[in-house]
Amino acid sequence: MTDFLDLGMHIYRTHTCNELRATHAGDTARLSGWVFRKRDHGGILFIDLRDHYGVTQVVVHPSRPFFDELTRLHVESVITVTGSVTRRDPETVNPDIPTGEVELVAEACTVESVAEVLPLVLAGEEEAGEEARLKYRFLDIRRDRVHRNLLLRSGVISHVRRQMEAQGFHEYQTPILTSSSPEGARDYLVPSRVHPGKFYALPQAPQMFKQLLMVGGFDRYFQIAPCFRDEDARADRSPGEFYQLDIEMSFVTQDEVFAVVESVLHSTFTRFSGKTVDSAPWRRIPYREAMLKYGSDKPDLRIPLEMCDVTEVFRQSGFKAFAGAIASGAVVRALPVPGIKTQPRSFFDKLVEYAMGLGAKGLAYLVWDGDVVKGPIRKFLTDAELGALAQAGAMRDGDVMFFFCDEASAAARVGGDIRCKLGRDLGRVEKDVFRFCWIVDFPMYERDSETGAVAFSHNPFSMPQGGLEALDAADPLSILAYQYDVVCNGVELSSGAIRNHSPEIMYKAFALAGYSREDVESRFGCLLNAFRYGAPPHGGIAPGIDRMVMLLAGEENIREVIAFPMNQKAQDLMMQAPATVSEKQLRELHIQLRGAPREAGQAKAPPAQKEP
RNA sequence: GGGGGAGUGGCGCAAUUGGUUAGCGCACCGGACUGUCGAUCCGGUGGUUGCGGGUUCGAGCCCCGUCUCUCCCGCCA
Repeated sequence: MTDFLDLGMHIYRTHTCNELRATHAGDTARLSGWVFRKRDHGGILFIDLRDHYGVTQVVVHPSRPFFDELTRLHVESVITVTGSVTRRDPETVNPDIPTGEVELVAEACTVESVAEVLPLVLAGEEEAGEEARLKYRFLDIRRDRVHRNLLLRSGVISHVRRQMEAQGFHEYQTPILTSSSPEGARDYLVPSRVHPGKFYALPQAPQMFKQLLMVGGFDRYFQIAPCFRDEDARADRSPGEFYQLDIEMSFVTQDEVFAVVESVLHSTFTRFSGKTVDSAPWRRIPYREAMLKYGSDKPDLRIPLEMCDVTEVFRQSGFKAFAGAIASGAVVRALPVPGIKTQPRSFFDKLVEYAMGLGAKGLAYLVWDGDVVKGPIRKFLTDAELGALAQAGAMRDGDVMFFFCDEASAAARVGGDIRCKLGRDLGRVEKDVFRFCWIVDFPMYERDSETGAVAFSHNPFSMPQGGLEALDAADPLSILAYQYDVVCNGVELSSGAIRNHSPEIMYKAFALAGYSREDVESRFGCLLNAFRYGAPPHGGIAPGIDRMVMLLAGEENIREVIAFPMNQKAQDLMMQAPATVSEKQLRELHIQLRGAPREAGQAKAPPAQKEP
């Protein structure tokens, strides 16, 4: 192949594997990439050569000296091929790939890297198990689907940055090694070598820093910010670490924060998907209304079903199971579902079973069939009561109404779950659409279900609606906060708030949750202190980047949009993290382990022998 | 911390529900083949059914323990 090297060509490639077209026919070209597929006809060998950009077919004739070597070469080996770009015969054109009109007829070839037999299959539809995929993630991300997801992620982040900057925001970095925060999720701790017995913490979010940037006069902050929380994973929640589009603004109202997010998210979702995206302004749903109608503070608005409260209809009714529960504080929520009276009995029986699996004591329902109402609880109700229910749910022939009777939060939880299940099972989830909404007016406080004490329901730094005076309310649970969530298709993308920038209001707000002045000073002294030297009213929000990309990619699991994710137990199976460390490292950090680590054999040095 | 599902050659799956030699596809090795694009055809190698114990004439299947993965609840201001 020295002849070709002498032509002054780049030693690896003159084009990518997605560049050659019919117009290149007759040219000499050089490509490098992975052997994606081989088709060996004995007398002729076809290789699909793949790189980041695409696939090009390489043709190898048996007269070539490298023919035998390429025949035996394993897929995913890396080669450089030089040859002439040749137009394919009309009947051999491959319309499925952009380079399908041509092929590269190999004249010279270098094997750059021989691949061993792969531990997982890359070509085709088959997907390896999670464990294998994560252990060999560097192979897994060669697969087209994951590769495209990561490109999408890159595009989304780039686009978001441009949008934020166009709106006058600036990106600032905040510390990764910081101090442990007393509220919220468990921190990841990092021991200090210089200060024996002391620890840094990784930030759960740059919350304090972005507020301090506002105090520092920067006005419009954003950051694609890494966040670290030592909490257990979910399908839509990456364990350990994730990224937020962290935003904070000075001298703003809640509506101005909404306008920024609506603009950026609408632009991003429109640009990176073909689906319909709700145009701004998005629906604002008060928290209590969301819990009543959808049984959730992250309602999936693609499902055209809504609950209503029918407690009063049942309070004095002859249906003692409900009336009795209502007398001791329960509510009754009704979910009308149009046009399902023809569903078989088994449909309803399974649903009852499902509801009981969720912790409900049962699932009552009524069927509107022509002029009559049927169902297991029909006999307990008067015509007047049935009329009231029909009116509450706008019931028509063929409709069915389900009832959830329980303490309010349990009724909402079960009803909300069944609303979503019915939406899915009945095929009534609106397709190809991103439905956004804001959940607003979150309560400032809630009652701790275990202790019964009044506790912050969300962010303790939120401004109570009505300010200082509002905190004098007789019932703290009635106080609302300038606290909001943005929700898309049933996925919570973000929480945010207008912050409490007044030390006096902070003391009082914390006092209601049982914190003394001294508690507040010691736990949040830095922020409190900053607010004593001139703090602008400010607020912000922090949409989750991973979840946005997950929605745009149409993936069910957040790992599919992260290059090197950890598994559910927060282990990196590829890098083998977390891992034991040497005794020397521990000594430098003034750390003595309480017990011998179970996999002590993997440590390079013996673990600490003494118990503390 | 709790509950559900799963673990069978390198990979993805099956095994008539306790029955004889654990099958299939891909990959791998060998052979045939000059136009395929998931090439095709012929032949072959490869398995202590996660691990340990138990029940049974007999266990991939049932029971107990244990490990691993996954989904959910708790948790995630």
